Amino acid sequence: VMILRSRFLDARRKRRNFSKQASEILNEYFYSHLSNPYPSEEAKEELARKCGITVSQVSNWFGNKRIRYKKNIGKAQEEANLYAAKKAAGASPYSMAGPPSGTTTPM
Amino acid sequence: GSVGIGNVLAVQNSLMLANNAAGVSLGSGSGGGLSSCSMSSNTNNSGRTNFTNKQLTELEKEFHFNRYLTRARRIEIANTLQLNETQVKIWFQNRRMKQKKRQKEGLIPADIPAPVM
DNA sequence: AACGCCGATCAATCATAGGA
DNA sequence: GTCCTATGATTGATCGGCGT
Repeated sequence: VMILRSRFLDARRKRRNFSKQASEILNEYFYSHLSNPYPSEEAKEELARKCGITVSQVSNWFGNKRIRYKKNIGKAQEEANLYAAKKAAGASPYSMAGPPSGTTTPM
Repeated sequence: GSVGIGNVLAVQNSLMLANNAAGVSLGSGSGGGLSSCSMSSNTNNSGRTNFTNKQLTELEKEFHFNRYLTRARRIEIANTLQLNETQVKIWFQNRRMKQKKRQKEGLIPADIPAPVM
């Protein structure tokens, strides 16, 4: 049914949500680099390794995150910002490559 | 150990190679005038073009023949499929990137935890 | 100057996962 | 079992940079 619409690209879309920790790592990076949420290739590889996912998946995650964050500015996004900022400042078990420059600049 | 790798590759590749839906032929005369011909390009409300099944099939067929297009070939295809040269060009560029990505991804993740399913 | 390609990204959409 | 939202993946199109 509607096979035409679903096309033959369904099998690959069998996705699986990332682990809670993986999401945490990604969000931590994202919110601690809000002024420039564009990880370099190396940063992506490191994130991918830490999260146990592929680099492409990291890219997808950031792509989706950026767009969806913009679509919500003024929502609970600020809340997430606090959450991440606090975490990044309080304890950083991960070595955030890059200067601790403005982490409070909204895109 | 070098056996498990091939296994994964085969799985990933086979899952996406189901692109044979209609036995359309490209080089054939342009007389393939099917029902949908009125709209020169069914673009979405946002400008994104929705390629038809036929167009995608033809494009992929051509892609397998040549990963790069010559000017002449591009024009011919654009004409046959009723697309702009730019659309054909962009489609090929995206297709090349897609293939590269797939090759890279499906290339030995080294340690696949397990065929978890 | 113009054109094509690459790499990254955008933006909309698809299909499913997870929750109420 | 049915809705609804969150989320990962796909893809046509765009942007900046580079080579011809």
